[in-house]
Amino acid sequence: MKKRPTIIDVAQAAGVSKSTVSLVLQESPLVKAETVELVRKTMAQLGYVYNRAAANLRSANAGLIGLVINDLRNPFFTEFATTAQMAFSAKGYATVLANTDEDTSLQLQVVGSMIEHGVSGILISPSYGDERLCFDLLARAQVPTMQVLRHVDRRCDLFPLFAPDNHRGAILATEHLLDAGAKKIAFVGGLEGRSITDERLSGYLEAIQEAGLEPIRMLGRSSRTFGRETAIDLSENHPDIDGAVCFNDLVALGMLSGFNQIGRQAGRDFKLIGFDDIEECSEVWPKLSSVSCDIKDFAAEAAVTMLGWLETAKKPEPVRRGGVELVARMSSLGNVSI
Amino acid sequence: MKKRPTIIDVAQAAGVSKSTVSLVLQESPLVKAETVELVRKTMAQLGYVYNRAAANLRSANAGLIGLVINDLRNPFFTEFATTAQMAFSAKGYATVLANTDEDTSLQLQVVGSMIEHGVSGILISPSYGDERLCFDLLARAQVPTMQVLRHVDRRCDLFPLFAPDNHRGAILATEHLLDAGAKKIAFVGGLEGRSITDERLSGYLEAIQEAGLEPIRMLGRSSRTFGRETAIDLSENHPDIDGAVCFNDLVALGMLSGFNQIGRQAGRDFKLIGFDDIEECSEVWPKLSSVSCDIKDFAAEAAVTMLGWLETAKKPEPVRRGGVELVARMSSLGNVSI
DNA sequence: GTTCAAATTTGGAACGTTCTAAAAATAGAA
DNA sequence: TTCTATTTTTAGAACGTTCCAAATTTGAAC
Repeated sequence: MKKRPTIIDVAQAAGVSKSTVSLVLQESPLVKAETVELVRKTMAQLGYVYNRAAANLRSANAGLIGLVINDLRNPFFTEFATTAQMAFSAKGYATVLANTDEDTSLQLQVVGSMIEHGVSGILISPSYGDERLCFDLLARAQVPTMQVLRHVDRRCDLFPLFAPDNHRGAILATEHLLDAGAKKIAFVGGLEGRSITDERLSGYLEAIQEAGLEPIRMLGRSSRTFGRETAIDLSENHPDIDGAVCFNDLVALGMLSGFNQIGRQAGRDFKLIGFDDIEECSEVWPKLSSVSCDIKDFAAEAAVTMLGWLETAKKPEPVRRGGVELVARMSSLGNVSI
Repeated sequence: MKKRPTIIDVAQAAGVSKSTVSLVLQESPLVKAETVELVRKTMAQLGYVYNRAAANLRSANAGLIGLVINDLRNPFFTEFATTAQMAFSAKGYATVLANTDEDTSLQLQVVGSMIEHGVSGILISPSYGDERLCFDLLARAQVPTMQVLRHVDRRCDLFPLFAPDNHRGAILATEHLLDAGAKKIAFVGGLEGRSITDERLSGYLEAIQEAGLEPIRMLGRSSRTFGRETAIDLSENHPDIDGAVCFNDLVALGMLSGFNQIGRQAGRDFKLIGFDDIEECSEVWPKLSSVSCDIKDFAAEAAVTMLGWLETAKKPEPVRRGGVELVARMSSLGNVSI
């Protein structure tokens, strides 16, 4: 088990100085083409591998970006994380990923670990709760940090926010159900006091009041199970409710399952719409209407913004909202062909 | 923008040597309790953050583990990745994650990047294809690497394999459908020539031939869409087929959607079972039977094995199979209560 | 041949840790 | 006291890069 060759070994073998080898590694235009060739060849021969830890020690760019996600099991966040990771990868950055499972103390720990590792920047979809310690740590360490998807720390001047326009999305969804003929529409799922819930709920309320109707809140966990139970409860105890704007697609998909179970069909006599437009929406039957924030584009844009911040050292605007779009499918139209 | 304090600053402020500070960082029992106290306090005061790059340069343990996943969007792999990441995190290791999207050239690139970053070990669920370059690289760099879930590089003495017992799982699934009364059972989904497909298919074939029946292969992509299309095709063109062992849960869930669409109910006149037992199986209706390899346990076990390898420098056994268990639910039983 | 500028290469000092061997402090026994 | 054994602390050399300033080579113009 002998150790890896260093640039000094390469320099020796190639008959140049270690500085030259270093310049080759950095693709500097200073060094002559033939020399580059020679050094590259020698590296390949010796099986040289670059030691970033050493480089980082000197130059303070680890080529590492942190990605902190509150719930990686939710396909919406999975899609965000993988897309962002691949965008970083394409620019030569490796991604340190951590799932915090909505646990702020875990979040504090992993963020600390990332700072130790010298990440150049952090994208965080933060856990709700006592996040102060975590963000204070980030502020002290002066690590460029963007809040994505969720709005937790209010110091957006320090930690810029980039999130979909949830308020507007919920308005679109609610108006769409009204257009589709629903008369009594509930808002299902989402826990009170969380930024996303508040934003989506407020959009729903605005549209409902605009239409002169009474809002119906059925808040709860944003899980399939909650959706399924609610669908069954709704049919049994509130048969007059004929539409639901769901907090997210998981809840809506759960409702779809519930309807299947009791033999009711969304789209025909019940207008259903989700939020996030995860892939599964177009793969179930009946296909689920949803509000899309084009999560792939969103994630790629978030990654680009972070990379821009790192390159130019210019902080992005404090609050930025990503566009949302209504995707009407069978669950709200009742039209088999869509 | 002034720079972070180092152990030298801490040492100075606390009136001890940098060696002492270093020992405190390593929680060495050598240093007196009062001194530890003093140093800790000083660190907190100065807002000291540990620089792992520097430490790594000297001691060659970056506290970083690589996780390379072929398809992070599949909930089965998501679950594996998050569980493993959290297990590593608990032991003080940060996780560098990369999704390769079944692309071997991307895989080569990210593995190279991980090696540069000095990961202590790599857990890889490899992409199918030309994986040779990637594994040769790993062999040269002498990074402890475990193949998980999938079997690609045959050099298991170099790259130990830890995967569920797919063969046995498929036997259990097939026998279960036979017990449940199915007379004509197809194997649906999975692409030929891939280790998991081969293993699961062979289990199915064995059980089918054991029962004196004719196997029916309907291989294809392992997506919901393929499952849905197959379900519809089956009902139209092969009404005699009354059971399906699916390559994985996604295919089975797709079939469930297809059945919903055409008004057929799995469990009653069609016996359906998936593989992997992802959470969604018990959240849809009808609930989906599946073969569980207890992915959380599996992932935790994989993480522990890797950590053990790193600590003891003793390579794990070349091939190890995780246990599988049949989880019978409504889609194969027709019993509403389960 | 010189000369000068431009192009290319190079030594050596960082960077912030860990580790080794040795020094210093402390405590207990004589 | 003095000595010894033990505990605690420390100086200084690594580790593998990058970066600066300076040295060397090249080549074109005289």
